Amino acid sequence: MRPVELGHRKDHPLEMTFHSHPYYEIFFFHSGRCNYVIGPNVYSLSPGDLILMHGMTLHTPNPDTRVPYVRSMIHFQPEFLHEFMNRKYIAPLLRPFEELRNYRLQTGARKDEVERLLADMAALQDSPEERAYERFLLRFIDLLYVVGELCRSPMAADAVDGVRSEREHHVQRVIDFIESHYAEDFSMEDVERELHVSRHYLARVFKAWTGWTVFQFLYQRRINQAKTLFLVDGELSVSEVSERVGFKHLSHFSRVFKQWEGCAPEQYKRSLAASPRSWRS
DNA sequence: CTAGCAACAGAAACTCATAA
DNA sequence: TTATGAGTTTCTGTTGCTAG
Repeated sequence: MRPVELGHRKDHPLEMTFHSHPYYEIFFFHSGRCNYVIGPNVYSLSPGDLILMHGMTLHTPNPDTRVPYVRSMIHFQPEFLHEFMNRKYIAPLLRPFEELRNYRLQTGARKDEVERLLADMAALQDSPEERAYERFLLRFIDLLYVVGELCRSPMAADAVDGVRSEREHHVQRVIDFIESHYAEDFSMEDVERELHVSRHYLARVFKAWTGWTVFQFLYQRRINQAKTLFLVDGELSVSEVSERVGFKHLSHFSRVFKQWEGCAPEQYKRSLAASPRSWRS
């Protein structure tokens, strides 16, 4: 797998699943309507929006299927930059990602520039010509510069977050609640008590906005945390991790983990031990 | 037209016992 | 120690309602 990859630009079923991966990601939204959940934040995206992510943050788009949904995704391994350029140029390029905040940027006047770079990258990535991938990487570095400049411009940053609808507000509050209580005993009654809104209504609004049920979201959060724990501390037992992320019964954890990850927790743990990931350092 | 609540059937999640 | 089978409990999605 190449260190930098530009993703498909058309609808892709795989991307609809809630996911996390050990890469940095740049997501650019060309057109359509889409709600996006990134870690603890929810966004209504507009064309021209660009999102920066550390891949281990849970993220999922929920596009409106009535309008064409076009976007680009770039996954990259940050350490590839070290092979490609002098150390002193690297830090500012990675800073936006390393702050570990998941940024939504509005490209505004620079939308065309970003789209041109992405189009070039798409063409070069598929090109059989000699040096095409090197030229692809140069466009990518240029894109990182543009991103860095956008981050520094206060207007583009997420600080100016437009007016939120009541529903979006509810969804955000549910996610906030999950974020702070996912490792504890969790029930919809608690959410209802905390938010003073009927659990039935919340469940419906949540599903409509995110495309996920509250519990699907909760489990993803727990499983993601479990994966992180396995990565950080290989000594932890499966039952220890199960308890720490909020499952009361190992049996339940095991089942849910397998359901989402495709393998049992113990197996996942072993696979990590077999192939240590370089990005951990 | 949107926000909100309640009830209910069916789906899924939880729990316990037990096997590997 | 971890995973799975099966019965019980809880949640989800739908329908229908009220109120602004």
